[in-house]
Formats: sequence, structure tokens, C-alpha cells
Amino acid sequence: MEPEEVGLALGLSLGHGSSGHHQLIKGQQSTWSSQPCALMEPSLSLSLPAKDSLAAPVSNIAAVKRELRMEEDDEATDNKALYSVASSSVVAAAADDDEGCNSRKKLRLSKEQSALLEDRFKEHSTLNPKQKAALARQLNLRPRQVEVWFQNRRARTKLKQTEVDCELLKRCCETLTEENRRLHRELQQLRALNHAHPAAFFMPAAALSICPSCERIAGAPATAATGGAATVTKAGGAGRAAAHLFSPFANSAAC
DNA sequence: GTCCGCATCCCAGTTACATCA
DNA sequence: TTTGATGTAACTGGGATGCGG
Repeated sequence: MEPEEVGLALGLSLGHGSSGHHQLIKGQQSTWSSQPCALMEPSLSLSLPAKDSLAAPVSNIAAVKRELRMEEDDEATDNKALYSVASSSVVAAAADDDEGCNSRKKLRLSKEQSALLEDRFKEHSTLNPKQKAALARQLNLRPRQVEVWFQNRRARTKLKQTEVDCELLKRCCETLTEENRRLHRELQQLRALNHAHPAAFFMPAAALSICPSCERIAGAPATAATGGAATVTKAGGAGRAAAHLFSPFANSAAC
């Protein structure tokens, strides 16, 4: 009897769990794992590829086909991988059920496998079928496992990038908020200044000092609230203010 | 040229397991 | 020893695309 046939027999006898669909798929999942069966000694971790996916409902036919296709895809690799996941560490599952066949094992890739996968990922974040098959052979894994690893890796990369972008936007938002507050304060100061000293707006340029750093005009009569530093924009000051607004990382707090 | 079914790939979301504090 | 958090392998379902009939 071929391993697949054994697996099929086992899989069909593994009618466990509550609702059919997912549970049956769980049986299918065990196909991937190096799964010690309760029929065997615990120490003998010879895995039988349980093709119980064939017991899947009609809605899973496509997936089953896919699985079968992928297994056929690289049979040589499969056989090696199925029986020699020894290169990876497959930790015994906490099979708390009596049968012990239906709990999904989780493959832990070895450091070498992970390193090589990472290297390949750095080169290309996607693989064509030939690359996938070759890499799978090299790693002693199934092509499907390599494919899944790349999918998950892409997802992790994307997630990380999203986090970075989020952090950037957060800082950008904080900067803009602060800038907005500052502009509001300046506006209030200018209004107060205009109200108290209308002549200040007609001061000769020589009477005002320009900060060389931020090019703001200082020297206007200080208000009690701020101690001065009222910004009177020069010609084009509106543009500069706008630049402040739209350049959140400009060092506007220098002065 | 268009439609249909199928195969394949990828992604987002989820599940389940292993590990660690 | 137990337990909750975390990382990740593996899965599901669906959309997109290509191809042959």
C-alpha cells in the first residue's frame, strides 16, 4: 500500500470534530505535517501523508485538486520532505485527543532553511515555478511550503512597512498640529499687535531685525503674553508660511 | 471576437501550534 | 506548572490572469 493510500484510509477514518467543512480541512492540513500517528509508537515519527483531503466536501474540491497538483508537482521532493522533515524540528503536538492523528503539527524551519529562504527573498520576493521547485529541492521541503513561506514573508514585509508608514504619518501629524498651534499663536499676536500698535505694521525695515535662521522678522513691540518674537511675514511671507505648513519636517522650531 | 471553464498565482484574513516570559 | 502573549506555518476564500475549447 502506498503511503498516500494509507493516509487516505486514515484520513477517512478521522471523522473528528464538529462541523464538517473546516474539520475536514484540518484533516487535510495534516497532510503537510510530519505527523506521527497514534497507530505508531510515539518514538517512531514516520509520517504518513494522510490524503484525507479526498474526503473533503464538494466545496473543497478545488483546494483538494490544488493540493494534489502540488504534490504531483514535485514528487521526488515530496517523498524526501515527507519522510525527512528531520532537518527541521517538528515538535510533537499536544495531542490531547485519543486518536492523536488529527492534531495539526507545526513545522519549524531550521536556521539554515530560514536563512536560505531569506536570501532568496532578498533577491526576489516572488518565485516562478522553476525557482520554487529548485528551492524546495534544495531545502528538502515541498514546493507548497516554499510558496507559503514566501506568501507569509511578503505579508510580514508589508505589515512592517505599514507600521513604518503609520509611524511616519503619526509624526507628520504631530508636527503639523504643532505648526498649526504655532501659527494660531502668531496670528493672535499679530492681531493683538495690530490692535495695540497699528504703527508697527508701517515700521521701516531697518527698525526690524530678521532672524537669519528662520527669516522671521522680530523686533516688533513685544506683547505681554509672548515676550516678543511676533512674526511679521515679509513679502512672500505667505508662501513661507505655506511652506511651513506643508513641510512638516522643516525645523520650524529652531527659533 | 467572445464566452466559458479551468488552472494558477497572489493576497487578506484566520487558525492552530510552538515557544517563551 | 500553568498561562497568556507572540511568532509563524499552514489554511481558506476570493480576485485576477492566462489559456484552450
